[in-house]
Amino acid sequence: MLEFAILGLLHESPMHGYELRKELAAKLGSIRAAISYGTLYPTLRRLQSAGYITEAGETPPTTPEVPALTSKRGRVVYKITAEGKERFADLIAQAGPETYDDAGFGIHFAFFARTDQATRLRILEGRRRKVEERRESMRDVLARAGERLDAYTLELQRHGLDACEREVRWLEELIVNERSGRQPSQEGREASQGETTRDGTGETSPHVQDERP
Amino acid sequence: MLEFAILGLLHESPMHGYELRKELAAKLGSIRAAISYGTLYPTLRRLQSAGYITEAGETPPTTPEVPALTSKRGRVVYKITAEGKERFADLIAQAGPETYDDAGFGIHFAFFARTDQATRLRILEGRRRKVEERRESMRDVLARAGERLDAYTLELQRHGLDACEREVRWLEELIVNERSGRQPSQEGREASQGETTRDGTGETSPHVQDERP
DNA sequence: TAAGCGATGTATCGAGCCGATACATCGACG
DNA sequence: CGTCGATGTATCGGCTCGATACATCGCTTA
Repeated sequence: MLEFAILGLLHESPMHGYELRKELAAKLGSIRAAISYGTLYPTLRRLQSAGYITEAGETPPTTPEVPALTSKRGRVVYKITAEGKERFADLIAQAGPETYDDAGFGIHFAFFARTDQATRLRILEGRRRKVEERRESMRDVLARAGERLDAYTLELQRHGLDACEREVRWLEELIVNERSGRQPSQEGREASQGETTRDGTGETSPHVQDERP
Repeated sequence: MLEFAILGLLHESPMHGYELRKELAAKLGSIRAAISYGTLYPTLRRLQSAGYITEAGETPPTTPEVPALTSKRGRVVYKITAEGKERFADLIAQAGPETYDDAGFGIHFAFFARTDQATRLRILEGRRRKVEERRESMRDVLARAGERLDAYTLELQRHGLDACEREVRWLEELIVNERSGRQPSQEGREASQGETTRDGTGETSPHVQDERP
């Protein structure tokens, strides 16, 4: 999973570990917490030994003289290889079942800009199917377990069900957009380019989504 | 994390592995997928060797005669011990930072019926704080990264931000309820069936929190 | 009748991932 | 002039998952 994200990021430009973590946090902030270094560095080494990425020598240090007095470690910049790009394309193409769980879907979605439309559609529909199943199962629990579960558990289920329904609607919208060849969020929303909402803290009209007059 | 959930469930009645998994799936269906056996069985053994649970001999098999011809494995029923109940209470009392991430909060919330009001409030507020932080960070990304990120990534952020805002509102509501001593979801909503609370076993009146050992 | 199938049930293994921890450099701020 | 936070690389123990294996039971169906 993380392999995919790293390849996707390095696809844009070479980076070192710390930078990767930050970019990842920004791009996937809505899905998962920042990735742990205990995951990142081993994965980088794994990818490197698999030949998907290589070390790209740091930009020439300002002083070529006095090179290694204290054997300074310095940052290690990685860049993607041709095999890495191929691997990334493969990972996009084969959408396994893990592509549809929360984390997997989020990561794939984050790299939709590098994914062809047919695959985008396939992934969106796969995700929708999965969320619908989850929703149905939760409806069942709520319907036939009014007495078995306590009030707090029920409240939790309700909140979860609500989130599911909302995500299905969101996916529906994206699918419709995708089919008609549009980019997301171009049609109804005010994009950020203008000033329109400069403050960002206040109102945040919750995600307009349908029927803008 | 799972330790907490298992102790919580066994607190209600003895169960065997398969049953635990199903109950867990029902109770936590809105938080996480069904738990893996590769997690469950090692955890059960860990809890057992720690003395928090013990094997409770299966209800006398229908045939006491012909006892063990094929050395049949049969199900292993576990029940919680006094130390286990103590441990569960401890885990409730000490709310670490992991209590506020998605999974941790969900599990704690699912057992709010066995949690005293002060702790409930503390956990709800801790969770709210965490979600608010997440929300702010996402607002930042959206505000100052209009061009750095592609349309799909932006859409993902928007959806995530929306979910955060919604959860904060949900938490606010729960906190208000909690402060006024009400049970969740009694006040505004149209319940699914007519008879308010017919509850059979748990009854979960607001300050239950412990039963006879 | 037997063959197959899905639910029930226990169990292990490799690999991914996390949190804690350690260590080192650098600019800023008091 | 010290120390604090950001930058930066790295390891370790332990939890968790998905895949896999195996066995029993009751039901349908050829």
